Amino acid sequence: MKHNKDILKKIFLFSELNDEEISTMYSFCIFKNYSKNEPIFFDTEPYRGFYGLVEGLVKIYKISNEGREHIIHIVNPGNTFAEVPVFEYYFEDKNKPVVYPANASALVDDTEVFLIPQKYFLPLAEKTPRICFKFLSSLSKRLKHLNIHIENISLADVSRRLAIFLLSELNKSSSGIITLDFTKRDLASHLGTVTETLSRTFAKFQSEKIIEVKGKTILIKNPSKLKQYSII
Amino acid sequence: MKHNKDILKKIFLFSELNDEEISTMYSFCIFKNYSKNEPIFFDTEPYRGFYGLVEGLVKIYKISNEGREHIIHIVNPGNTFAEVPVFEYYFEDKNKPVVYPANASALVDDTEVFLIPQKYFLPLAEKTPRICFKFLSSLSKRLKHLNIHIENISLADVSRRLAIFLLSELNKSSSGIITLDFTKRDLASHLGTVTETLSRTFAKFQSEKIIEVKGKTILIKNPSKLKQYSII
DNA sequence: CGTAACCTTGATTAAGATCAATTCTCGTGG
DNA sequence: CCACGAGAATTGATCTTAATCAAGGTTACG
Repeated sequence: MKHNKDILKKIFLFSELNDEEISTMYSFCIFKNYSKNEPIFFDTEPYRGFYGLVEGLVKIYKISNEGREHIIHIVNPGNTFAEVPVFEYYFEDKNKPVVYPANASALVDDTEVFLIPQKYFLPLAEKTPRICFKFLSSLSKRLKHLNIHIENISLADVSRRLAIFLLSELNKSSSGIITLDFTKRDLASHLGTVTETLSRTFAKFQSEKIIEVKGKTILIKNPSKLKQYSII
Repeated sequence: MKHNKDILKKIFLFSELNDEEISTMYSFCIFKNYSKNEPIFFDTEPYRGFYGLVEGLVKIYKISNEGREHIIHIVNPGNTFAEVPVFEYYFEDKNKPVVYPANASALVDDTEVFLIPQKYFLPLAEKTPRICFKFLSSLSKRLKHLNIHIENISLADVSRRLAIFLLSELNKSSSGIITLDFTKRDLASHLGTVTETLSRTFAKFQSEKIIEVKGKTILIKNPSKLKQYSII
């Protein structure tokens, strides 16, 4: 929690700003730490501005009326979240009351975020074209992500979804080992299923010698077979 | 197909442009007509630029390896589609080969679209801030849409999804009558189900005196009961 | 008026959710 | 350092939803 404006340079959205702009942005930031499962905002709250994640992990999720939770998105450090409403009604009524589009909570302890209040950000964005292009790029990536997410949950069964997830994690890790930094319940919720089903799918993959699960670490023994699952 | 640049004024993305900018944009446009089910692009094709819909309806969809189709989005006249890649890699490799993020086909006959080639659009966008803000607004709305779509298909059963769809259509129509302008098969695909299940759900709603289906027109007899379904 | 696409209805099946019971893991306090 | 308890994970049995398979019926259009 002891840091300076340089911390903002690691935020994708701000990576093209010059020192002066970074300083201004830093002066807007309201930093806050959260512990595991602590809510950051709910989808019923009035919109204050968007957030950036410095440290830890954040889940963006929705809850059905029966209480089922679905994690739409897991935010990694360096990324921003809840930016959708920033420009949503830019050409309509700028003062239209808006709520957050989903819920957000810290997935792990020591999650540090900052809030950039809408009222400070918009005027800056208007005179800083680069940040608009960054915003465009960021929203585009998010859209692509959501498209893939929709494709997965609507067209793939649980085995395929898990295979796709494991392969994408494997891609990041370079070694053949994946370490989950959240619970399997959270993973299940992200994959659009429940713990029991996820557990069974892990068991199936293990019995087929594709993976080896030991607590939160997963060893990928047979990536090509996993790839089969992700396609067929 | 006989028209002039004024046709672009009905496109949300261009509605803030001045006459000169509209003219420039119009000079970029490549217009084309499609008949029902004719493909506009596939998710394997190299990206050429984004599209706008003048007349008709367009479906944006994905297909699973088993051949199941899921309609992610139904585009209405005045809207643009396939804009995601425009700014996606703006700060990375601008020449990175990119494909369309999904498939697109005309949902109805006499669908008229225009293509704005990437190479012409980007330079214009760079010197026209307003269009960037429009783009931001447009992408934001799309994101919100997708969020709701994910929420629906992941947390709601078919009855609820149909109820939500009918209520949103009812909202637009002002009278108590909804007219589907595409097949029920397409609606099923959009709701993440199949014709048979949709048919049964329609039958269920009819037997409960909530709606009255007659071909492609649906009379909403009991909106409050429909609202119940959309929540519970 | 005939054919093809569309839609409906019925029977069956399969995937995965739910319910229930244990076991495992790990942090906390004695 | 160990014991305890709570949350997490696993496993089994059952149930529910909706997909699939199959067969007619209806509509639209050349």
